[in-house]
Amino acid sequence: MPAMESPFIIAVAVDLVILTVHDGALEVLLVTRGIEPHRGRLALPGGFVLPDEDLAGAASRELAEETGLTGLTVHLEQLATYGHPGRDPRGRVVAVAHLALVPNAGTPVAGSDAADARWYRAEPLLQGRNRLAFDHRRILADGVDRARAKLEYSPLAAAFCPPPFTIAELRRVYEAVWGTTLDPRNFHRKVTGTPGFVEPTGATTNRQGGRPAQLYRRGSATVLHPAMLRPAEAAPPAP
Amino acid sequence: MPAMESPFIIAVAVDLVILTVHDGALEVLLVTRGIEPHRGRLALPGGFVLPDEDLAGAASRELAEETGLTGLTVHLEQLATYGHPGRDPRGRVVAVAHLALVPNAGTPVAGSDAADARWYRAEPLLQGRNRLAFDHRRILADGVDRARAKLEYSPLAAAFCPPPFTIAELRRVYEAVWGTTLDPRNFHRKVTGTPGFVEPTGATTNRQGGRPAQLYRRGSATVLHPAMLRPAEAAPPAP
DNA sequence: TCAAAAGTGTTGACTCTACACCCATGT
DNA sequence: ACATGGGTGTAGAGTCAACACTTTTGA
Repeated sequence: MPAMESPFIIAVAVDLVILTVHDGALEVLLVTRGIEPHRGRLALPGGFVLPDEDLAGAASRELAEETGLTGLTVHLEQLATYGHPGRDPRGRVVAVAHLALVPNAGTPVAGSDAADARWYRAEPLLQGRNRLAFDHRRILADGVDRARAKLEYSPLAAAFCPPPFTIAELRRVYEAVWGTTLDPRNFHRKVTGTPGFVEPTGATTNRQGGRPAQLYRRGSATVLHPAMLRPAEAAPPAP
Repeated sequence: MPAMESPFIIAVAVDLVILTVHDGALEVLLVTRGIEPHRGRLALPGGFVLPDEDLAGAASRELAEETGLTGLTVHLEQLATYGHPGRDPRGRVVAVAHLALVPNAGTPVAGSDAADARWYRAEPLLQGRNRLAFDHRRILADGVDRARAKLEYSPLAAAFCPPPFTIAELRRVYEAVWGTTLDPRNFHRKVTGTPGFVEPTGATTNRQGGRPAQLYRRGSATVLHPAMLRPAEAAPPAP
């Protein structure tokens, strides 16, 4: 800051895009706003940063308040920061959005302090005209995009599964997030053949119909080699 | 924000990681701080967000002030936000870091308002003990990581080249950023065979010694299929 | 004629998709 | 027995790294 202008003072909030997979669909945790502005609208959970808190700390505090989940099974990362001057009618608020991926089983709807926190399917919110508060639809879209992209090259899909999981459960996560179907045989080979993605627990069985499946937990890898490739979209026909 | 705490007031700054490629090395534009804190230390250029400015606007204003470059040839994207309570001794400052990739030829050292803005090689700054101001070494490291990763799956490398460029010039960008050497023959095929990466300008020649090369400009693609793969790092020998 | 840089062809190793097939359980 | 889902084998198509080889210029 060579030519130092006087700092303009701004409120900093942390907003959360909390995603899970349930019934084969990607869902997001939203609250119904009880106060103005945008009273009655759906919004991402969030809150202002406290004086002695860093951004990641504020995000995990908010996550715990909404879901009761603490850092062990969940994945939490910074997503992006939104600071358009008109985004909050109360004044200048900059929102540092974070993305959380949580297992469905670990989340008893909401252990929330918020009156009205519930899971909603992400897809209709992105497609439809249900207007979210503030610029939260854009933030949600960015969060879903990021989650979709990260499944390709990171082992994050496992963050959606309660810890001992089967390969088929993991596959259903990919299918839900990407909206595709994947060949179970090839998927199995790819996952078990990628070093550090999953580790067998030894404990083997679990009933879901049919032959019992092996149980796995997350491996130690942080990036996948080779990546899990999303099937290419069908190209539009030539004119 | 269901249970609304009173907003804690924070100053919001925009910091820039401005990268270019020069003489086969990745370089970053840094200023020498003329005032406390960290007087005399190297720092990323940056400044506070103005009342009616959004974050991208503040970033491109700062970029223009430092380099004279405006949005056409440069790439500018948000990197991450840093908000640890102790990062600035003057008080609570949250920095929204941005990453800019600029062509070397377009940057006359610095058309800057800053007394002392210069290009520095990135690698020694990341390795060595030259202490940057604030947490700017971490921000720089994150910016370089992001640039390295993005070359793989986006056509951004072209942002480092003054617009009509040859395939070999583009290859030197990859080699500088990744610190590797690439096979010129295979690189040529991969680039020209990836749809939307580069477009021939028709105008063909340019002297650099040897046979004249075709000139290209950036194509319209935003992601690359297939990706440009970085050679795998050599695994450490088994103990 | 030679050096230097641009660009093409080819080959073997690898990877991916598609699908036939076998395995282990509940009913 | 047989339906249901878990898991393995294999062949054809495609991709990639390595490198021999040709093209086009300046000196």
